[in-house]
Amino acid sequence: MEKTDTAPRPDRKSPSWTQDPEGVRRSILEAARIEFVEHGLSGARVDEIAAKTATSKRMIYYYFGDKEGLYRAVIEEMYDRIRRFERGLDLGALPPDEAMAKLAGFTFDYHADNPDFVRMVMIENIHHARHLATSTKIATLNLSIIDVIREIYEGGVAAGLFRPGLEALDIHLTISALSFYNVSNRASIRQVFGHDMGAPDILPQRRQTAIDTVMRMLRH
Amino acid sequence: MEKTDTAPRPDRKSPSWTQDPEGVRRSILEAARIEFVEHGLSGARVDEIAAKTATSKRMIYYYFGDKEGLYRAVIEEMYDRIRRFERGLDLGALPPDEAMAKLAGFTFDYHADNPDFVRMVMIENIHHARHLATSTKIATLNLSIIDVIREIYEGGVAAGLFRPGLEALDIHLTISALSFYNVSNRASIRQVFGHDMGAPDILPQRRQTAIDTVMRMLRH
DNA sequence: GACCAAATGAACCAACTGGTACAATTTACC
DNA sequence: GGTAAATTGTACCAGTTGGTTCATTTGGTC
Repeated sequence: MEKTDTAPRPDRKSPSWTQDPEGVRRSILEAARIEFVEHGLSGARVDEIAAKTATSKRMIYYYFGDKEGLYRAVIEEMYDRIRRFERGLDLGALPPDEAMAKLAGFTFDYHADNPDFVRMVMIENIHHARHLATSTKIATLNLSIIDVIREIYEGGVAAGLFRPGLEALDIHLTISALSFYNVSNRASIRQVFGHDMGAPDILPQRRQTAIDTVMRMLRH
Repeated sequence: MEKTDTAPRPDRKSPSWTQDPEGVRRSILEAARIEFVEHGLSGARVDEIAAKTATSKRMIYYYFGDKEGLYRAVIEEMYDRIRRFERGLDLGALPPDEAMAKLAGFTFDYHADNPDFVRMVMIENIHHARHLATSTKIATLNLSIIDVIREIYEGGVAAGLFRPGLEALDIHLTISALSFYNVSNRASIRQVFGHDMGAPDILPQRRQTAIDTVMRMLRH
């Protein structure tokens, strides 16, 4: 996302192709993300990914071993991103209630703006999070968001703003659920109820409802 | 579900097999449900469904046309069930706050008790609810749950129990989100946070939190 | 008990799909 | 400019998969 540029170094002679491992890797990962997000793990076709790529199927297997290895790489990349997002939150300076409302809003927006992430998490859950379990990268980190929430929440309780007795995880799950569901179930909601929760004239209201709901959950 | 019994009529001679269209249909549908729920539409294998069935692959195509036809039939059956559940709710006699709390609890329980339904809805959303759209059966009904909620909500507003200005759909989506998410994302939540939301010692607390959250959303 | 539509069985197949064998080319490094 | 390791291209394949062909059996009807 930051720099999509493949950066082909200036070539002296005139090689039929230029080596660019990192560029190839990124190109494959992006094509794979698009394909997996759209069709799931079993629905995705390696040949289709290869076709979307600047390079060939051969490279996919060279860099990622097999289809699942590629899928795992896509998952890891997405979790990396949301972790960076969570780390990037800077709410320390705000009073607890404002911090929590802002956190809920940010979380809602992140989901609304990244349906690919939401779909990938759905797909991974269909597979019982088997690949999350396998991944060595993902096992190591996380939980930072829970710490953030706990800190804000305890500050809020100390300040008399929030009622005591709640679990940080419970708060996080509530925020997540209210942020995730509109995106993950957008298609079926639209079919069944005729409302498109992603439409620009509906989303803001749903966003406000989500934030309000979280704040009402916390206050006395 | 009601009577699994295949009812082989008493045979006169000794036929190598007994005709039983309804039994065969049901047997196929059940096998298909299990397979689709576990592996999704593209991940499911028709041969595997056939193997789980008392009959042969031939019959699947005889009764359901093709793989997607079978999938659609499974989806329709599940939506039939939840519609029956929603219709079966009898909350009219209760005061609005109790009715709403009970509805939230029932909805939560239905999701917790029917992970197959939840997974199927996830899978269908991965496919952009394309099959819900195609299905003629599903297009005709639904919305009853929204009416139920609206009635309760307006009663609550009239009685001064609930704050005005909310949409019935918004209330339903909040209840659904809080009921759906724990089940749909159970695997990834467990991987990332180490908590199994389906565990019998955790589920009741989450249930109570969900109900509380809904009620706090409604009250003044 | 003859007849026919509905229901079922068993083997088969063409297309697809993940993955590979075999080289060829490029680049870093001396 | 020679050498080896890293990187890429091309053609190919064996197993799988959704779907079908062809023949047979069953059960109701007259």
